[in-house]
Parts: sequence; structure tokens; C-alpha cells
Amino acid sequence: MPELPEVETTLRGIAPHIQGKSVVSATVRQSKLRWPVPEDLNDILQQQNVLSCSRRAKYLIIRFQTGILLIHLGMSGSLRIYRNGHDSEAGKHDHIDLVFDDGTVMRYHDPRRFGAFLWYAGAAETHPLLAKLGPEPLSDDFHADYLAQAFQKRQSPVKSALMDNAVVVGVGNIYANESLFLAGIAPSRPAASLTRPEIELLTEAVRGVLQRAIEKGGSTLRDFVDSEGNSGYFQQEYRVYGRHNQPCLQCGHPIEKSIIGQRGTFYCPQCQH
DNA sequence: CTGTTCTCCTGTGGGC
DNA sequence: TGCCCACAGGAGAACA
Repeated sequence: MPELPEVETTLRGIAPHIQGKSVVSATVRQSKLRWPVPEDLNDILQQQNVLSCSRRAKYLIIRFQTGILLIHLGMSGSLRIYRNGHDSEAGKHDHIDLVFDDGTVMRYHDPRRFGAFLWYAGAAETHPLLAKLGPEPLSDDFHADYLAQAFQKRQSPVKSALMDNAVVVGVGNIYANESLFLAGIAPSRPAASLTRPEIELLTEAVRGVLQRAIEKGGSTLRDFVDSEGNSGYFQQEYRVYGRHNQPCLQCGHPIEKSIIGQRGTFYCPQCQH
């Protein structure tokens, strides 16, 4: 499940291989993703050069002369680079190929099809999906003052608030769980009930846990190229996520699981208050 | 506004 | 051991 660190790793994995290159063809084998993939993607992209690759929240943005590709990996999406397209036969869930002028293929793979592959004839900043997103968690705009203000009137569980993209982007279920554990805060607490010191701890926990995961991801970059395997994403070790009934790594008390906002929520009742 | 529920989809795993 | 069904999850949309 690609969280922000995996998306960032994907960006770093694909960018050097497609930057500046020209699209020879685009093949769409399955257009039913979260939103329909443009049927005329080939007509749109042919002959266009990749001007830049970037990321906003968990969206990848590939900029061309006349617009941008907006790619979201959803739950199970991945992008792979193949240096010789004809060497790699498309598998069951290989939905989209972009073939470049030097033979490089960028392939979108997504079994559950929660992802998105959209074309937008405009600048990224004005796209509706990106326009009202909160700050990037690793940017200077994400700090305790900001979070305190954002939480001020929120009665919803702090975990839900943390996962709200209008508050801060890129904090999915896994890292929301992990951050709250690191900050020693119970996930069910109303966001507005957090004290200033707790908000400071939480801000640093979010930043730290994502930063460390991105650093780990760096070592797996080669997996994005010419890889036969399909794991792709690094297996991070989690302190609470998925550790229901296992002993807390800090105090030994069994990790508990509950449901908050329809999502599995893991926490140590002894370490988090 | 704020908060909650629904929805898309398929591979995995827990239960029997 | 084998089968089957519930579950998991990002996040926008719809709704109260």
C-alpha cells in the first residue's frame, strides 16, 4: 500500500529514466481505474517531452508541453521502468505503458485499480484534486503552530484529523498509527484536546517517521528498473501497525486494535494517552 | 463547515 | 488440507 514514502521513492525511481524523453506511444489496456483513463492518451502524449517529474501529496505529476499527467497509485499501484519494452510482456494488471523514444517503457501496474492516471491540460496548481490540499508534512509549512490552528476546532479523533488531506497530506493509515504511537497520543483523542507539547511531539513524529521511511526507500530504488520481482516496495518495520495482540516494543503490553473512521487502528493503551 | 458513511477492486488470510 | 468469504485500504463523493 503505497504511502507517501513509497510515492516519493517511486518519483525518484522513475524520474531519471523518463526526464526529457519523448513519448513514442501510450498503450491503455485497462481504462477502468478510479476515474476513466483518457481513451485518447496516445494521441495526447505522442511526440511530447517529459519536462519535469514531481510529487504533490501522493500524486505524481509528470509535466509535458501541453499539460500534466496526474498519477495516483491508490492501494496497490506501482510504476516500473523497463529499458527494453519488447523484453517485458505485459501481465494481468499492467494497465498502461508509456514508451519513450529510446525504448524505455514506464509501466503502470495496479491489481485493485484504486489508482488514477489522468491527463490535465493545465498547470498542476489549478487542478481540482490538488487545489485544496494541506501542506506537505516534510515542508517548512508543516509546524506546530500550523497544526495547533488546524486542530483547534476539531472534535473528531486526532487520527482522523491527521489523515485528512486538508490538514496535512500524505499521512495514511500506517503512518498515522505510527506517528501517534511515537508521540504517545491515543488515536481516539479529539484533535482539539491535544496540548501544545503534544502537538509539538506529534509534528516531529510525523516528520520523523516519514523522513526515515523515505531514507529506507532510497536503498530499493534499483527495484524500479528491469525488475523481475514484484515486491517493489520496501517492507518497513512498524511499531504498532499490524501488531494486534503482539507485545508493545516499549512496555510489553499487548497492542490493541480498534476501528476509527472505518480504518484499522493500532495502539498501545499503556504508552498512548 | 464538520463529521460520517459509502464506494471502487482483487489478493490475501483467517476461520472452519 | 482445502475452500470460501470477509477484510483491507486512499480518498473523493455523497449525505446528514
